[in-house]
Amino acid sequence: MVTLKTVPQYRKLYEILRKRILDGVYKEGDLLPSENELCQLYGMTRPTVRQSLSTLSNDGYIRKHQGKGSIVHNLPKEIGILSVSGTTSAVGDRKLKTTIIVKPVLMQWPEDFMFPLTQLEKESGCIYMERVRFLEDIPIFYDITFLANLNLPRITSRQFKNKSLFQILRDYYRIEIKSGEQRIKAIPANTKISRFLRLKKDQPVLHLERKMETNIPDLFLYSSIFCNTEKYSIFGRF
Amino acid sequence: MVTLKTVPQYRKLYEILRKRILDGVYKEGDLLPSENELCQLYGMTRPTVRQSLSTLSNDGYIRKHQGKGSIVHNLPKEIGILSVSGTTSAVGDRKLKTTIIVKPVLMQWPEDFMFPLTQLEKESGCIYMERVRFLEDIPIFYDITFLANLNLPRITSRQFKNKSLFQILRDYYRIEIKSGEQRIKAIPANTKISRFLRLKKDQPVLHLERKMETNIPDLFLYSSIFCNTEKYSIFGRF
DNA sequence: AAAATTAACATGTATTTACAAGTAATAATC
DNA sequence: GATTATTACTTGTAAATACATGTTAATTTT
Repeated sequence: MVTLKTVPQYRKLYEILRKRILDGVYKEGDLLPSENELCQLYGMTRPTVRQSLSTLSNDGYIRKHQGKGSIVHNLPKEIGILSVSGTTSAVGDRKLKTTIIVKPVLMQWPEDFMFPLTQLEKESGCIYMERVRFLEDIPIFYDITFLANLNLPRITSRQFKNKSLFQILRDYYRIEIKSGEQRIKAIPANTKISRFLRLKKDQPVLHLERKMETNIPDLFLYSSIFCNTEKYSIFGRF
Repeated sequence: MVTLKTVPQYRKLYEILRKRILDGVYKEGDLLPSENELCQLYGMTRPTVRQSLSTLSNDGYIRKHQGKGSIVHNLPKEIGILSVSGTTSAVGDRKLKTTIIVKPVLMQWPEDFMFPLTQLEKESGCIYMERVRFLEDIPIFYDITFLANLNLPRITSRQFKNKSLFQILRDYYRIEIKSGEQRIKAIPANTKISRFLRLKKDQPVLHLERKMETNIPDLFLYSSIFCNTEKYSIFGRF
């Protein structure tokens, strides 16, 4: 059953304010309307308004200062795959062009997988794919993705060309990435990586191993990402 | 004037629960007492308890599930300098031994500094220091730290040997790190870096450029960190 | 004119109350 | 016995209210 969940009020205000910040209506350093003003404007009570502002603050869009107000924070201008802020994926994602190296296939999990797996995951096998993502025609990310095969009909036959994986999961399966953890290393590029990222062998490459939680219990998205950080850095907030 | 700020109730409960999780009283996967039970146990109301749990959730210690309860999340076992969770600095920090390479000195900001500086920062000059941090006698971090010289009396004469910089800032100047942003790259070790981190020249090294905000307006802490990720990865949450 | 006080307004903390919605175990029904 | 409904318990959302505390600007005093 598809239950159309009602969007809570604080989420609505969050989306409104977030959009205005991203659209530049409220610019960096600007003071947002005060909590009481927002209450009046949108017909909510202060706790509700505060929940919106608290979420915006957690996601890095504003900073709150007691006595002063909520100030729009400077936003990351660089590619930010480290943060999954709010409901959307990272900044700059739309500029990324994706090439499929290995189309989604159903296979067994590799032995010595980078993260421990549950019995359920092991039994259901995994969907595997490899992609290279370009920013302005420079290969930046070489992604190897693993996903447990739990209730994902027809996923291996989907067109991944222009849509992002996150988008497909959300649109067709109502799967949202909620949070994640990652390990980061600097490693020398091996032959394979150097070929995909157009680097010399043994050149330093960023290696991210990520495990992402979804809104589906026991469904995790794993990826091993090799980054060319020659020209672009990876940006993150904390 | 030094005003002894009263610790809010929700913060107290946060610290209590956080300690129990870190001490293993509540283990990974365990269910925390329900919100109503916590209300009774600590004589608080539900919104207050919920604020504690919400902060714990934001900091990655628990996951909340509607209808089920709050579940202790798996904790990072590796070194995690990426997150400044709550009031304390990263996990494993206490195991880090620090060696001072350049004692704190007052100097001019370098030209072409890694982050843009305000006029106030430029005028006040910067406090500079270099440190190498060891984990089990292996050099892991080579830290270069920059700090604007704003109301920090006698900082250049403090003993940084065993106390962390964060601790000194908090204890003597009541400065807390609130949040930050960073750029991450993989670079080849130059001669200097390879010497401090005991690596071969041109071996891949993680380079973090960080800007941290404090509770003092206009006071930021900058650091350029080179990491040896041969043995240990850098851990992060998002 | 300069300094100290005050007032207005901002966010922070906390209580009380109510109902909605997800989860899981139990009871009732087929 | 298997399915369905009920029930109790969980967290989620929201309102109304009160007072504390930090910030700023206007006012008053010196």
